[in-house]
Amino acid sequence: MNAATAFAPTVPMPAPASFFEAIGDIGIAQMREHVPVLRHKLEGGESLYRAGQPFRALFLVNVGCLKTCELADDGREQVTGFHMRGDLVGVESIGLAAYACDVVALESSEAWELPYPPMLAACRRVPELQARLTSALAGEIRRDRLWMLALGTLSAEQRVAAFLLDLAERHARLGFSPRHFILRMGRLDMASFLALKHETVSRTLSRLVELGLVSVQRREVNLVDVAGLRRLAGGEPVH
Amino acid sequence: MNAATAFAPTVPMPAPASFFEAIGDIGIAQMREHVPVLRHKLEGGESLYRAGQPFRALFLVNVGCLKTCELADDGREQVTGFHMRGDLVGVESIGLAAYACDVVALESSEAWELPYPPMLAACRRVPELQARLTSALAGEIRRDRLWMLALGTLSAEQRVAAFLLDLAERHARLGFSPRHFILRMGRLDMASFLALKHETVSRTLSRLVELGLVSVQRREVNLVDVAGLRRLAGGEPVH
DNA sequence: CGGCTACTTGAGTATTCTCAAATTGTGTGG
DNA sequence: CCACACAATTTGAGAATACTCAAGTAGCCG
Repeated sequence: MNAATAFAPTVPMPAPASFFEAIGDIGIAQMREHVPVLRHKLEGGESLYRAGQPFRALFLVNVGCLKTCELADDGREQVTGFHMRGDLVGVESIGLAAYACDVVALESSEAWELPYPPMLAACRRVPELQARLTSALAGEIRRDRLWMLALGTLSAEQRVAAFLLDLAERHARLGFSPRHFILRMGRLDMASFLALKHETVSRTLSRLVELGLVSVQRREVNLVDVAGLRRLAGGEPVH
Repeated sequence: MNAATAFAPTVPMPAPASFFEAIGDIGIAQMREHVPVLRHKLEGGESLYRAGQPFRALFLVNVGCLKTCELADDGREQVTGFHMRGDLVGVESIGLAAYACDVVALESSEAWELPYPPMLAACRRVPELQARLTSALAGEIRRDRLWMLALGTLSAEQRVAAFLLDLAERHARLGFSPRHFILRMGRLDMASFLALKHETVSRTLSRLVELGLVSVQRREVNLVDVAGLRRLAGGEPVH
């Protein structure tokens, strides 16, 4: 569980073009022509990067699931995001000398390293790429703001419902079942992200089960009543 | 209070180069050579833009103070930021056809419109500009994440303290007194931003006064014991 | 000077947290 | 393969923080 960071051991390995076409906020073939891509394999618990390490690359998640942890120097920390296939990671650290947060794998995962200087050069040559990067950054801001809104205005029950619906939608977009999935994160990480305590998350999930909205066994989730969840997450209590 | 939006009436008016040099995440002279800059004057309550309006420009705040309001379609809303001289506004909407949120002036303010297509073109020609824009976006992500951390891990008292310290630091950077300043926003907006109720903010400010950390009269704030505030807020000021 | 809004303060309530214990699942060494 | 230790999760009871509802005060604009 104590992770060697991902930088040291990696082999350059050009991935099939189809991958580049298929996935990602940035995933277009042109990148491959300009940027050497390294594949990083991580076990659960290993970090892709840590706050303070020199910033050198962005990463594109290809397999698995990772979390971002925001850290304060007084020891406070919070999970501010979960990342799956196609997500671009590291954008928050652009413009800095060192990464601003930790990114840690929740399970066996694979991320592609996109060294930043070559990427910048590529963006300069290919305006399309530049636009995609900028859009990815703006999209990240919007995602963060939507969660700020959610955490600031929703009850514990509503937050958990919203979280499950968000996972469902992301799974759907990746071609997986939006109704039945496995949580990649523990209650603790989920709680941290939702600004709750893990006991509260646990209780809340139990309550959603009581209400007949979901069924939960450990990390396995079934969304039984998606419409009901939506109603709950959207403001009105379910009676 | 019901605001005509800022788009209709504006006169092109080249601002002194010194302004461009002096202010802003993006404030460099090269911008002026490529991008026509329009000045928007707003009264308190008027909006710079509203969610749903076609996205056409970013804005650089020159005078005054504005707030960003995130909106949900079920009516929930939250203030997600306050913007002062030098802040770049609108970046969250890059890549969209329409703005994603409301930006409203809290007092008489002035913002410079940077039409986006010309700005993109300028960025293409001047890599320095591009880098600045990208850095500004990344910086926005970091600011949002730091506040997510604060809202997720701090008590009401700590949040208010952190908020005051943040204002103090921003004022200092603009050359104003970090110890004595006027709040540009009402308790309601402050509460919304901090994910609290306005009564709680009010009580909390009273408590900080009791503790001898600040003195508050309506919107006038004096930071009496900055070190004490820092200790309370958890050690470090939020940027 | 009214009438309004913004702000403050009080009292009781509710949601979420804290502390604690029980339960279940997981991995490891015998 | 089982027994055990350990980590993750669930559940309970009481406490605390922040909320709701309500009333009162203070500035502000016409």
